[in-house]
Amino acid sequence: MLSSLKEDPIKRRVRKLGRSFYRRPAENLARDLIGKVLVHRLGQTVMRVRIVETEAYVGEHDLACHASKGRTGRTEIMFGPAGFAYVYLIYGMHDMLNIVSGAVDDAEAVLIRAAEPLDGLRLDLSGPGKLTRALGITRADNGVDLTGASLFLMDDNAPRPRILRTPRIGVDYAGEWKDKLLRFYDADSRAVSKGGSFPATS
DNA sequence: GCGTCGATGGCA
DNA sequence: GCCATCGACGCG
Repeated sequence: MLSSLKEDPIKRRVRKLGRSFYRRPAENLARDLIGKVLVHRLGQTVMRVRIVETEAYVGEHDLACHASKGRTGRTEIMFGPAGFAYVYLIYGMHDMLNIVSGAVDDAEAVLIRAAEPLDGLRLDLSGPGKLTRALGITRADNGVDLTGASLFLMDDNAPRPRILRTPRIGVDYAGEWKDKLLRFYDADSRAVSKGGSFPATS
């Protein structure tokens, strides 16, 4: 489990991702978010993790996207500018972190499903609910500007990971949209949810 | 190792 | 009544 410091992406030169990074189709953004570093400042604590799994929700026509029910109090944030957090509660107990993408009035977002801990942290981030819980991200973070100081992303300055795609998880109700290959993950990460591409470790 | 199921609350 | 989930439980 020991990793070399010189290969640790956060020890290298990195930069915070700005608004323009997010202002593009969710499908494209979801793929590019694999390997990026998510940073959450919580009081004195700063937690950094490397994103290894995402899903794209591509707009009002996507029956798996919350915005398919139109503008509501909850989905309004997705119709706004890119680069803001959309956090909601599911199954009465799990907060889901999404990143609004695309143009204004284009209700797209990317769900952050799993990550690997950095900085020697030992956290289980292998699922969207586990990730928000471990990082202390809640609905209080809904609407937060990701170009701000408390919750943001950084470029990783690392080789591009090998990325695979599958249908999204838990959207069997979404008709033809349930089979679209809009889930992306790092083929070489063991932190991917639901076992991913790795057999159980002994 | 894998399928099934209950918890739990906001939303339309 | 739905869920963009998780973990516990039972199987053999």
